[in-house]
Amino acid sequence: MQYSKEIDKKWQKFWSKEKLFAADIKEKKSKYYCLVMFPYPSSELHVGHARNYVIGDAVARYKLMQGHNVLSPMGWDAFGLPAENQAIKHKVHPKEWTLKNIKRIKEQLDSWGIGYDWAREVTTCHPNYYKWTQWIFLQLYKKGLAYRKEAAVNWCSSCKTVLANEQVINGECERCSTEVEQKKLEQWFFKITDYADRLLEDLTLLEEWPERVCTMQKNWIGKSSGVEMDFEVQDSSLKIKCFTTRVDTIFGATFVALSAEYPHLEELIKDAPNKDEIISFIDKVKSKSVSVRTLETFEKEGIFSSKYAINPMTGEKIPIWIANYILMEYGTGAIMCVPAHDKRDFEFATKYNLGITEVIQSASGSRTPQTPDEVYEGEGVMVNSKEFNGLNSEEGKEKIAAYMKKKGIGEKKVNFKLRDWLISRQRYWGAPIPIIYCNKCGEVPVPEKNLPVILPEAVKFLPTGQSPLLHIDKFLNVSCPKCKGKARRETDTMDTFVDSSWYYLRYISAHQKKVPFVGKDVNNWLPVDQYIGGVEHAILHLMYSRFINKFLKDLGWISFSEPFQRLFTQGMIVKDGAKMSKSKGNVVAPDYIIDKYGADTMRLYILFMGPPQKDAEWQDEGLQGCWRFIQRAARLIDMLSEYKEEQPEKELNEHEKIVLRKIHSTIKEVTADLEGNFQFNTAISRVMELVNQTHKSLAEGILRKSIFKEAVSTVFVLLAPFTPHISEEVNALLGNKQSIFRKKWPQFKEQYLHQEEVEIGVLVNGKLREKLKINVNWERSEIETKALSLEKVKNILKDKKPKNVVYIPKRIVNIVA
RNA sequence: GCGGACGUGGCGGAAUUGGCAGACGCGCAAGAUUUAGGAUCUUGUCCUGAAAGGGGUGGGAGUUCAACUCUCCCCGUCCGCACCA
Repeated sequence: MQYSKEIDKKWQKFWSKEKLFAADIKEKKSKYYCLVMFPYPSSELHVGHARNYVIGDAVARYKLMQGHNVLSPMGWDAFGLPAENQAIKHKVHPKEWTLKNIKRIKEQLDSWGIGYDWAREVTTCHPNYYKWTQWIFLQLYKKGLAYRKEAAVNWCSSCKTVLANEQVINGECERCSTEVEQKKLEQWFFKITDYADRLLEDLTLLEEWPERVCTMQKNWIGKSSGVEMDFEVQDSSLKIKCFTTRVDTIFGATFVALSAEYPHLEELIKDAPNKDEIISFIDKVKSKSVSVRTLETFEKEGIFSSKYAINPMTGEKIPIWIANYILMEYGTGAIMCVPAHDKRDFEFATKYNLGITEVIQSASGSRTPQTPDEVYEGEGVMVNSKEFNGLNSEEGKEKIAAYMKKKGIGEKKVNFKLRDWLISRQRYWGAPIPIIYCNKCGEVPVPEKNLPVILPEAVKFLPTGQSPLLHIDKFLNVSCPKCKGKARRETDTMDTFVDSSWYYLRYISAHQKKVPFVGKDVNNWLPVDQYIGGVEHAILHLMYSRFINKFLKDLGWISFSEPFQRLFTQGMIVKDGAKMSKSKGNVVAPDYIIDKYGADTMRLYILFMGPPQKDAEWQDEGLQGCWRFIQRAARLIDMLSEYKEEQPEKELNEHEKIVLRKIHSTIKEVTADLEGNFQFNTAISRVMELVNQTHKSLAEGILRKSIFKEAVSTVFVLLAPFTPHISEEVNALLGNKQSIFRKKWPQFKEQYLHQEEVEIGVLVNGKLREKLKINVNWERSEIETKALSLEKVKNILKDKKPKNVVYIPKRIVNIVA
């Protein structure tokens, strides 16, 4: 038999008729929720995308064969900017474009034999989905977790539009190359910072997540504990709040630096002789977007504010500077500067001739730094710190914090890098934010019964950069839900990460009209047992989903605190050393492969090419190898059907023993590979060995038909999660009426693994010299004697007695001379 | 700069977790079969050497009977974060 694409179609039809992947949600016994990150349907899929779905399908099918009740759903992250850009460029409606892509991708997935429960398909741009995205917004709003504030956006003055970060190329607008400015706009935020501590703490629950993803999330949350304290300003009623994690260095604080956005700057500099100069400096700094400000080459600059602050511990007056390297977004926008123990402060202090006082002594006896490299930033023993001298940093931090608290100067404080989630998008193709602005009542949420706020479809797409919603009267002008007076609808739409932060819940109750999901079902089926996707979502998508999940739990809608039990992040497939992209022209399109080699060949190669969590280079020759292997394996079934059985001996012959042992060790190892971290590549290589062994044994000796048949059957059962089509075909040829996926995953039998004779390595001084066949029942002394009597060993030892002999059972004998 | 991962043949990668380095596949070479093949089947393939032997997992040290695996230093690649006070 030859494997070919015709076989694919036959079994794809069969599975869909059989409803192989239709999950029974009401039956929670041995449930297994296998979730693959749903795609953004921007164009057809290439082999890089395919890896994700092939892995997911292999897992789902494997679990199915283990008798699990498997749920493997699929959907579409269907809102987003690219659709809108396409609309403007090619005059296609985003909806039309998106649905067309969905149709195409669905065909692709089907042609690869990826099995999904399509009855649960979810599309985020459908009103029956985004109704509930809006509902979630309203719940957050009710709890005060959705709020509006001014925030800076990237603004192109020529296009009169907001730009997403990816639309800013080298600080310029991607469309017209105008330099991008900062502009403040009223924007909607989700208060994810309220959950910062829990998002951090619960990372410890995620034992089955890749370590690096947890680390990335941890860094992103960026918790740091320190002290927030007041610096009084001389000749002023102002106080400057500073946050520091190193309060033990406060005696070395020789100046204070403020961000250009610091709220009270105007007051601070009102009497400065060079006020104009200062203002122009501030304006200069502010005009630069944050992305420019954080460039590596960015030079530290500042200006003296003309005012002095009082160091609360020393009582000394220290100058207040305004500096371009202080971030308003973190801490208080003001810091105390300790040039002796902070490189950045040192750089600044040397540039502007500010004082440098050493207050921490390193173990190796540091001195006041002369160059940035000499700045000691570690912990140590406090010096020049009055009554705190001699304490180590750790104690110092505690004692000074206690002292400050007592004196009312400052208090312990925890800070996070995590910032609230900006969800407003000044875009058309997204879920409308369900808010109405009334002239009288102000900001009014759309009542739940009026959801969804439908996104109007009859709109024009012009390259103005403005949301088309601004020109739809019917959408824009509404009456206030409270007072029925004149009101205006919010025209911003939601970030697509909001859509994707809860889709895994909707799959459970995809068709519910009255609720976003049925709590009972969701609680039975979640958390997701296995989540699979790209590492590019390690931070945002996974953080937002965790946040929304926790929020819904707080509302009592769900009972679990983390949505994804186990996470697997697959590596990229690269071609010619680079990520596949149309512009580079290195995209490997699957259609051609499917047509020539069939789906199983592509699937097998994708899984065989390397460890799935690592990046891998696509090689057409590797694909050919998999094709050859499948044919080589498929040939076994022909050989079997033509096999003339001779009257078998009563006892198993050597060849039969070897094949039986190979069958069962393969079952054992493949199962272990799949139970581990999805080591598909080694699992497949082991099946290849079994095929090789079977061919070899048939050529060299006689097998009774039952063992031959068991070998063939095992090969294709073990391959079934990877190459489902050919496996079904062989399964049918072997006379089975039922799908191979209704068959139980095989169990290995210990009795066949047993080996009478094994070959061990004989080493002298740790170096392999000889091999020795031993019987497993031999005593250790017998083996040692045999090893010592080997010619080569004797030659090396001469007549001397070995100093020591180490024996590791069934592995090696190491003779120490 | 900080944090993390990694470094094994011509290539993709294995190595039971400290126990015979290079499984499996690709590529290559020789042979067989074939009208022919980019099909199939044998055999070989870490380097060096005619062989015996010697060397070998980025480099250097160390622990150990034994190190790809553990420890320290250095070099390199990739990823993430990046003036976070």
